[in-house]
Parts: sequence; C-alpha cells; structure tokens
Amino acid sequence: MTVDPIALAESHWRQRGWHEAASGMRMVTTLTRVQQLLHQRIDALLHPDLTFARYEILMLLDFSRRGALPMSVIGSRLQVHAASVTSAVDRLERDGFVTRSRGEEDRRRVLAAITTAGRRRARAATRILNEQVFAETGVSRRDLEAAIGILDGLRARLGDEGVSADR
Amino acid sequence: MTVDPIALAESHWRQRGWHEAASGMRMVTTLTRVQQLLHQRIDALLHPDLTFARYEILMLLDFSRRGALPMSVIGSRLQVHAASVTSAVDRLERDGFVTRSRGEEDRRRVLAAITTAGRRRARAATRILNEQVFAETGVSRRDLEAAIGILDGLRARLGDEGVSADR
DNA sequence: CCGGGATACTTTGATATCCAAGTAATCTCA
DNA sequence: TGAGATTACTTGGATATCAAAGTATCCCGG
Repeated sequence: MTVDPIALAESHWRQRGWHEAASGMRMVTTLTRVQQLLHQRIDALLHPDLTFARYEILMLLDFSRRGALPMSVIGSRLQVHAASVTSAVDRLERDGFVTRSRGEEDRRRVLAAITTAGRRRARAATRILNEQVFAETGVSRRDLEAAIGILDGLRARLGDEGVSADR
Repeated sequence: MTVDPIALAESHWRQRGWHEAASGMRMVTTLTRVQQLLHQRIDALLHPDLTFARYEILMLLDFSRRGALPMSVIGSRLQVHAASVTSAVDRLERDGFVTRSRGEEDRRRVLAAITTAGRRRARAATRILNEQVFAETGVSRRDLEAAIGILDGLRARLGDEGVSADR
C-alpha cells in the first residue's frame, strides 16, 4: 500500500503552483522510468553478447539491401553519437557478428557488414524479444496505437530527423 | 524527405509476418528514442553540475519531510541500483548540494541531506526545466493524460513498485 | 549473549553514453 | 592545382549504469 512516487511528485508540483508544468513533468518522469524498466528486461533477455543498442544495429544491417551500412548512417538512424557507434561495432566485430571495411569510392567511410553468425544471432534475439516483450506489453491494440501517435509527435518536435517527412 | 526509420522497421516486421509483435516493437523503439532525445535536452539544460538523475535526487530530498533520506530509499524511489545512488550522491556531495551522515538508530544507514545550496540549485533547475521542457512538450492536455495513463499501466506491469497501490 | 544470517552501503570492474580533440581522406575554389 | 575547409571515423576523458564482491552493522534463535 505504498504511494506512487511519481504521482506524489506531481501533487507536490501542483502544491507549489506549477500547474502548467505538472503534467509534462509527470509524463517525462514516467517515460524515463518505463524506459529504464523496459531496457533492464530487454538487456537481461539479450545478455551476455547483445544489448538493445547492439541488437538495433544488427537489425538495421539485416534489413539493409546489402547487409552493410556506413557508420554515420547507423548513428543518424539510431540517434546516437558516432563514438557510440564505434564502440558498439567494436564489440559486435569482436563477437564475429559484423565486419568492417573501407568504402570503395569514399575511403573515409567505414562500412559495417553483418555476417552469417550475426544474422543468426539477430534472428534468435528477435524471436525472444517478439515473444517475451513486443507481443507481451499488456497494452491494448488501441492504446498501443494511441501511445505511438503521441510519442511520434513528441519525437518530431524534439528534433529526431526523418519523422515528419515534410516540415 | 527521408523515411522514418522506426516506421520502416515496423513495415519490415510485418513483411516478415510478425504482426503480433510489430506494434509493440514500434512502441518500445519510439519510447527509447524519445527518452534519448528528452534526456539529451534536459542534461544540456542542467549542465555542467547536474544531470536528470541527480536533479531527481535533489527534488526527492527537497520534498522530503526532513530534507534527508536513506540511500536505499532514494534507490527504490528512482528505480536505480544502490551503486548508482552512491556515485550520484558522491558527486552531489562534492558540489556541496548534499551531505552524508550515519543513521542515529541504525548505523548501517547513510542519510543524504540536502543543503541550502542544494535547495537553491534545485529551485533554479526546476524553473528552467518547467519553462523549457515540462510546460513545452507541445503535447495537448488530453494527449498528455492519455499517454500518462498508458505508460503507468505499462510501468505497473513491468514491476515498478508503488504504482498499483493495492495487491 | 553470541554466532549465523540478513541488511545497508561502498568498491571494483565491465559497458555505454557523450563531448572534444585527433587523424585521414575528400572537396572546393581561387 | 594546391591550401583550407569539410567530412568520417577513432581516441581519450568524464559520467552513469549494473552486477558482484567486500565491509560494517543489526537482528534472531538457542
């Protein structure tokens, strides 16, 4: 019979008169907490050779036409720094899931290419995540659509490129 | 005129016949991306002496009855490991925003207490976040409530304690 | 009242993130 | 055509997270 700390924070916000910000604060805090829990669960399922970030890279490559993409493209698709891509690919390469090669035309580019072992691992990981996380959110179809719509709007406003094709 | 990578991933999911998981995958991925963007923005506004995690600790203490809480309580409220609380409080202490002391009755406990400087910093940080993030999400009141409701359900199911008061 | 088990926190070690600086390759244009 | 600007990636440094091991304190049963 504990009180939800987030709901409590919202009421504190209102007590101090910050009504315009109270819901936003609660939304951001809730989002943060859900993401923490989700990632803990996912990383536990993927442990020890993958994390959600590395899994995303693997799937990106798996879906790509040639099974390979430049580091920079991976970074912009996943919205992480180039340095983070470097370290993730270092690890994927160490495990034999991707290989690195220089771009043919532009030798500044480094292409990460998924290997057969990488595709196999990605497939196994997807099966697990589909069964135990993605198909098991416990959120109704209707709410899922609603949440995606709202969050996509927020994402577009926060500057994620590629969300709203136009402007 | 780029395509949204997340929407693209969902269509790939459906092409492979993973219909039951497609929306869930999209929801989780979108959530992840929004959280990344939100935290980048917040941490930039709080930089260099605070992060969102440390700000949350400061507010928790600011709202607490005595302005002090045991490390363990901070960890369970914020859903992070004890080790993370230790390192965050180390940093807050270094900056003079909190002080540590041993529990009177139970000397195993360590109490983190907010200082005057800590309250002042928390207040300034709150003003900035309220104005530039929480009151500026660009999400309608109606959508904000809807999103909070859906995410709270998800949070409860993922095992965040204190969400559902009963059971 | 004391010895084993639980509890509260810190420490250490492995990753992951970001930023800033460094290196190498390519492009631009005078 | 060649020097400066730009682009692509890597490296190094700071911070944050988690897990597991270590230390100190407390509690409980006999």
